[in-house]
Amino acid sequence: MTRLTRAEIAIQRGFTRDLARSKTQHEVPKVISRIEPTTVEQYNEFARPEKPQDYGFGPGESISYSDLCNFAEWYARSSIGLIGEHSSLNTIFSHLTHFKSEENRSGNGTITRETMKAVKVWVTSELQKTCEIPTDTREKWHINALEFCCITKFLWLEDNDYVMEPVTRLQFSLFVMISAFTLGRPGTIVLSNQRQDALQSLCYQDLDLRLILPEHEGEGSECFFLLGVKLRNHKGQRRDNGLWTELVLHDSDIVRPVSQFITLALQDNAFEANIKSVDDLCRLKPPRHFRKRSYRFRWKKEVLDTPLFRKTDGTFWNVHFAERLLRDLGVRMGFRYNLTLYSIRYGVSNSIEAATTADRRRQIMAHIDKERYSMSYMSKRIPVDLQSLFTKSASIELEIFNRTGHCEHMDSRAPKKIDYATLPKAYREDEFLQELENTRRKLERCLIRPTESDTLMAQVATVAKKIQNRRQWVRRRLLRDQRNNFFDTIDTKDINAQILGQDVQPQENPVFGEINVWGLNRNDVVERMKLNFSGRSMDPDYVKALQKYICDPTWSEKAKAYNSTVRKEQLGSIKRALKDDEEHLSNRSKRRKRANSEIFEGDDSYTGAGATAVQPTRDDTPIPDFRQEVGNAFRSITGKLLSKYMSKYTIDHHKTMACQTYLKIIATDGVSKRWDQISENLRRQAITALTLSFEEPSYLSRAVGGWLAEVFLQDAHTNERRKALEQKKAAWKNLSNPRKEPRLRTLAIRPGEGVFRI
DNA sequence: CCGTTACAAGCATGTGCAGC
DNA sequence: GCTGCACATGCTTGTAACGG
Repeated sequence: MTRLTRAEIAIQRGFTRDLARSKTQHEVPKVISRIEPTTVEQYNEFARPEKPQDYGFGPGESISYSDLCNFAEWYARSSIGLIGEHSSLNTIFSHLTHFKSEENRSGNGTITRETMKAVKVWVTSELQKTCEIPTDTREKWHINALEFCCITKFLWLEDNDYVMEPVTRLQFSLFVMISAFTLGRPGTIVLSNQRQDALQSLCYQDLDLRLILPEHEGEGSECFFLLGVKLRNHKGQRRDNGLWTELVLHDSDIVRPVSQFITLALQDNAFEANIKSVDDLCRLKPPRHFRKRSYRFRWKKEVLDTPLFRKTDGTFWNVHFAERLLRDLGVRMGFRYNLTLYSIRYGVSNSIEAATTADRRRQIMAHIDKERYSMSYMSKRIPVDLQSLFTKSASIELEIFNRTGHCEHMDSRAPKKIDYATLPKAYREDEFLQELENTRRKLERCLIRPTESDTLMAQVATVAKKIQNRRQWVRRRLLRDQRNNFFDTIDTKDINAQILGQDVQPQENPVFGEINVWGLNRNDVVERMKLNFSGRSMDPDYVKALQKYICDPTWSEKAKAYNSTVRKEQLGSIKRALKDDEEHLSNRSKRRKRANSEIFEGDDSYTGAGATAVQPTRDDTPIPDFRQEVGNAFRSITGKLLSKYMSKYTIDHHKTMACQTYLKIIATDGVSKRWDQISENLRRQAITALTLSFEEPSYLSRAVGGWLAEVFLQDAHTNERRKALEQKKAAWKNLSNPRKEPRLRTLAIRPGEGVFRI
């Protein structure tokens, strides 16, 4: 399957230049008078380069109703959504409103409320029908108690088929517990999107570890540890904005967050007091005769601002990392749908429904808004057994409640890795990959010219990278397809097998006690977890086992050995598949023949091994499709912009998106109808100007807006303006003491300023 | 209304292994 | 020792929400 640009997809789906033109023709662009200077004072003002605010949109660029409709249509036709074949209505509205707000901030503010209303009406009444825009919401799967226990057990007991650093495993286990039992959003516990500051995640200063003396003295009343987790980075109410919540975690049964936390704290050497081992902690007891009820463990000053969740290289966890850990775990466990971070929040918030008041729930979830829970969190699969309630029979509410969870769509037999025997065929059937491999082959044999800007070697390297990426893409898609296929057919298969009297459970998964490839250390941890733990205190032996596990010096060797085995198996499987593959063999001989003949077919200067590549002249290069070029410029500049400013301050994601929206508007046929009429030089200038202007974000939307205006201007207007200006110039010469000669404002690049003007 | 965040997919790079 | 490969990992874009 060849990959297409968005514009190409739009064309494929029937969006033509004529259609775009017909949409825009009936609307005449307006001229904004204040841009065109009419008095001496205005000229003086305009002549000052230090007043960039005057360079806004040029005349004629006011964004009209039909432009917005045009954009919405192009977007709907060219975008592929997550839910349906097209982007959802929600997304289209979101782009429109973002565009409007950006235009209000940085442009002339020409989009009025009335226009927006009219556009929305048009989108819902016309566009939605013609483009079949989906309005569904995506399905939300919850993590209920059942899955939660599965996850905890699997992570420690069964997950032998995967390389995960011991510390990461411990942290991940703790992370899942903290997210579940504090109901925190992922962004409150680890770094959220585009945040770099350590304090934007859960740090040691937010953790309150206490040793508590029980209320009554007596037999069996041991001291116990509690872990208070203070969440101070709620959405919209981040640190020092006032809103915070604290929840308390404790050890019980298989769920032992406090012990896991203590292991990490000991590993970080975080205790301010002279605590070196878990045995030191066990010796402590608050003196009751001073009416002392608890000890609070203080942290060393240097770790106060340190996030609890850090990678081994010292960087902090972010949501992407945590998300991926959870998702991959879900795949290994055999869940059909992605385990996501929010599914924990959805699940736990639904389970507390009956146990607490609505106000309290709102507080825990850090919602200001009263309707938020019912709008976005409450399960649509209603977990109430109405039938039993009404007939007063025994309720099966738990079973009904569990239907909201992932576990209804789970099978541990589901494929976790691709079937390598099918891989060669999948590669061969991918047209784009074949195309790339042909290109590489030809480049290597000097059968085609390298492009103007790249050397031959560089281009071969580029193609090789593309091939690698495409292969990865093919592998991912293959796994997705194989998994979907498995889940679609497995139930019927099982049922049929059982009807025939066959056994569908021949394999037992190794649970509890089997010695795995990772050696005995994790088994020790598992052994401690097997002891059903009823007390409230943390378990020192469990902590010791964890410590031993995360400090295992032989781990990396084991990981290497494991990886080697896996690789050998893969290669063996692929080899066997290739050997059996007749089609492949015949293709190979064909390729050989073709390769031999190709050498004599090409251009004279390129034939033969070792021929040097001649740089083609400038005239050889075809003028690229502007849509692609704009797209490429847009990609590279956004990347630059982000990398440049990311380290300094948080980039406003939304602002970036708005800029993209501008560019998309430019890329639509309707807006750039003048593109074919302007000279090639001007096109190049325009592209360069775009690139330059992106280096200075404050000018960004102005610059793009200005270019949009220029492209959008009709010739008649330009001519009129030119005439008027000539007259003014003539009049200007008659004035006494003129300061500066007026000039026609045209598209011009100012490299030093990084902005071009109208 | 509009700012903020999550979820999904894609792309680029680093790493370690096997085969030559 | 070099090269190709698969995979882990990290980061970005694009879509679809959530939320004050």
